[in-house]
Amino acid sequence: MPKIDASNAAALTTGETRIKGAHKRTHSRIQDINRQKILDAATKVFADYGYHGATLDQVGDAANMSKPNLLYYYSSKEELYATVLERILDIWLLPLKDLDVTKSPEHEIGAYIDEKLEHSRLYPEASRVWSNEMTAGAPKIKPILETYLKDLCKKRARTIRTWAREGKVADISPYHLLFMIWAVTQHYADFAAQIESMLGKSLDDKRFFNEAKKNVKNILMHGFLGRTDGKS
Amino acid sequence: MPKIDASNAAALTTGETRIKGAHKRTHSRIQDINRQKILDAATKVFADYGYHGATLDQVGDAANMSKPNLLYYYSSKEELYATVLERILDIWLLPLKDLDVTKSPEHEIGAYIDEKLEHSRLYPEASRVWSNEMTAGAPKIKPILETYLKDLCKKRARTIRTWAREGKVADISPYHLLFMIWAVTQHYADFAAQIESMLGKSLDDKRFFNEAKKNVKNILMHGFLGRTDGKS
Amino acid sequence: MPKIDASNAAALTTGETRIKGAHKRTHSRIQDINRQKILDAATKVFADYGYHGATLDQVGDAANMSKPNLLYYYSSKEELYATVLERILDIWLLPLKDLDVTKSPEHEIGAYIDEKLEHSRLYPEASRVWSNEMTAGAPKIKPILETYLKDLCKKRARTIRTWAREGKVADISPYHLLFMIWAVTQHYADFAAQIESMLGKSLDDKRFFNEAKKNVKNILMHGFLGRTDGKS
Amino acid sequence: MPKIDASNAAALTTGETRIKGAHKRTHSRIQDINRQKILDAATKVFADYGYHGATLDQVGDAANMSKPNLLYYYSSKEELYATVLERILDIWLLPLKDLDVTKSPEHEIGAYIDEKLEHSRLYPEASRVWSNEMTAGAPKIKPILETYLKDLCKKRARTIRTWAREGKVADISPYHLLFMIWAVTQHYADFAAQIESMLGKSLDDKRFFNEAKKNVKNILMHGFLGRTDGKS
DNA sequence: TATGAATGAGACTTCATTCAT
DNA sequence: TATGAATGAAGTCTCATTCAT
Repeated sequence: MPKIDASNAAALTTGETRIKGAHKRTHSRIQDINRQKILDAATKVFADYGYHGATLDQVGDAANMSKPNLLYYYSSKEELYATVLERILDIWLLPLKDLDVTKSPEHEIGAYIDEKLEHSRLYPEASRVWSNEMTAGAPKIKPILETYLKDLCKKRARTIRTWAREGKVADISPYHLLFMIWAVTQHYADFAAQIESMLGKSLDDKRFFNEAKKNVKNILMHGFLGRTDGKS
Repeated sequence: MPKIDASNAAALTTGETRIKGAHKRTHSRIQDINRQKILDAATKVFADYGYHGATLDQVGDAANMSKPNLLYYYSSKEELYATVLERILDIWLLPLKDLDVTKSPEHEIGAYIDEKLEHSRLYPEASRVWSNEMTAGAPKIKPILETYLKDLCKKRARTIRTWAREGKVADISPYHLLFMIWAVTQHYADFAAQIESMLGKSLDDKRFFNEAKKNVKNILMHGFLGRTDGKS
Repeated sequence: MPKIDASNAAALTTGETRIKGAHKRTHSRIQDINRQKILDAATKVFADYGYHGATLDQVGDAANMSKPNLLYYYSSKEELYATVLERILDIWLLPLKDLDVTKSPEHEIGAYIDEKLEHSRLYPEASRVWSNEMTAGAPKIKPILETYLKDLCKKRARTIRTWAREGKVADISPYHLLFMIWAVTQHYADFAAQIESMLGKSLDDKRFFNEAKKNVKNILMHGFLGRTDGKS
Repeated sequence: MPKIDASNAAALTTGETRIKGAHKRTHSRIQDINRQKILDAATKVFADYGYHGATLDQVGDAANMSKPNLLYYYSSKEELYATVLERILDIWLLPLKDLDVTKSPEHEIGAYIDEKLEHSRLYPEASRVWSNEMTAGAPKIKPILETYLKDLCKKRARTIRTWAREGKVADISPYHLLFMIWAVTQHYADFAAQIESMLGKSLDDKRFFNEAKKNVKNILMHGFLGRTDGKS
């Protein structure tokens, strides 16, 4: 099973592939289009059925493409999944990449929460694929988690700790704060079925997410800042 | 696909089966033992590989039992899964069943968070099976969610709203509070792989969970109570 | 596959078993009763589903008996089937055993047709099991066919030929006459589904069989006797 | 279990499929060839072992084809069987479709018997598959029997009755005449094992069938025409 | 680039049979 | 005599993958 190529996780910024066996990007126009179509389709299917439950036929159908043709672009189910995960990782990491220690924690953390929630709203399938991978013990992506993501988090934690030293935030564990933010923001994508069942309505609309955002930020920021009101 | 029998979800308290096709409980000694062995094994395997990825061979191995014998107790993979889900639902619901409006919200919600975290610590596999089911859109358990669980939550939300009217808690949406509690507490089981990768240590030990508990409660209670300190 | 023990087909008249592996009869009261129950049940089930389609569970259910207990009486499915076939053979052969050359062919053949049709009416399942066995190429019963039944038919054919020499019947092949009688009389049991579909009514009642009898005898006897009317 | 689509049994003449789930005919060369190979092989195997006794492995072997490839053409054993039955039905019905009331009954019925016997000689496996289906109670083909075949027979019966009114044939039940013809002609295919055992020779050769034909026609025509000699 | 045809591995499930009581 | 529990063999069917065009 091709796992993450931990050795050069930094390749992220260069756009190179970080998961072994992921197809190199070539530059024919139609190829790029088809690759995108396939990845989009695969993300949906993997989200709905999990790695094992998804079939290449389903992906092919969703991508309007024959199964052999699909395998022309990604030479195995495994590789396709790896590429999907990789793309999701990019989305996942993006907002985490720039916490500015010189700005106010309210703003920075608030913006981060906003972005994560926005991602959950816009790419719920991606979040669910990620969730599945984590729940299964991250069999594929663990190497990246343990290197690149770990380092990134360490830096962010340092930023938060700096804010704490400066008295700008409450004295809480930066890691657990991050975990809570992730948990809460992704929950709205991953557990959509549960939430929709509770509320009796679909999560599709923006208004719901705005309400969620308000509440989530309100609670998290209170706790985070150690103050009553995230705005004051 | 046997789905939840929503019609008599109230059967919960009586211990009756709520998922169609779930095997009736008979009372032979060896049967009870074997059923437990199988359910335990199946929970582990479903947690690690998901419904589709799990094979009856794996479950059989984990339960030290031949595959046909396993099917002697649960007549299909599907029924086995349904029974596993049902048992998890019981665990899941247990702590939610008694929020006492006459007691203080700190105590009640605090205890709820404690219990949920304790469940995540003790039964992480159960949580992960649940997570998988939700992520996949709750294909099996949705009927229960939409009836029994929904009603239960409505009652709890009412309790929280009562506290709010009495000025005991901040003015936040009771539902989103519940969602956040769920998200956060289960995260420590469902995303254990991610957390462990970040922290570089295993979540098995009690100390880690105590630290998580402290932080989670601190943040949530701040936000929830609208005050700086969950204890004051 | 236990086949017919051709060596001592004559054992028929002694009531001994002629199919290898068929259980010896012992003489406990309850045993005899259970054996009959099982054979009756098995005949029905084999008739409806064929040898391969029938399951011991079905036979057990039909005989109100657990599967292992059933196997206590007949130690394998094969043996059970062999015993069923053997019992059917007795029924099958019975009317053929006494064509009296000194009596009139009308009477003798007429009586034979009557008896065969009566058998079809009373024991259609037996006929269908037999039909299945023949259609499949008589894998089990062929040895008996080729010895005992063949000899028996040879004798009957001789009788018919004697009648022909005496000018009592038309000059037709005795064998083909026998084949036709078998074909026609058994057809009402074996192809009941087809006949019932054509006529839109069930064959259960005696009246239908009487009508069939009249027509069948009318046609066969005409042809057989070379005369217009089976009664003259 | 896909059953016959009784609603449009008339589709017969158009060559459309009449059994639900039977594969649509596409028109690739290799597909047609393979479908024929499979149907031929399946007919043989179903004839020898019955629906339940036949295995896809056997069919695959007989068709020189891997089992999964076989399922590429017919997506289940059931569908394959349905298609086999459908094809047999066509053969079965063919000679029944044109009894000409304006011609002599000797000629028409005689020709019908000839054709049926010829079918038994040429396609004995088809006849045996049909026999098995009937013996089992026609679980699959009953809907067609009860509609299309029933109507067809009604018309033929009317023709025969017309002949009777015109004094051209004896006063016998047209239905029972048809049943007898079917019974007798198919017997030579379905009970070949029994007949061969009696005669000690194989039915393969044409001479035997000619003898059978002579006798069968002799007897049936005598009875049918109410005269001594089918030719006068 | 695209796809119809083909297949080996492996999944779930059934079932005759055995074991133990 | 009777039956709950257990299993190996085998059957149907799925699916990732390859072949050939």
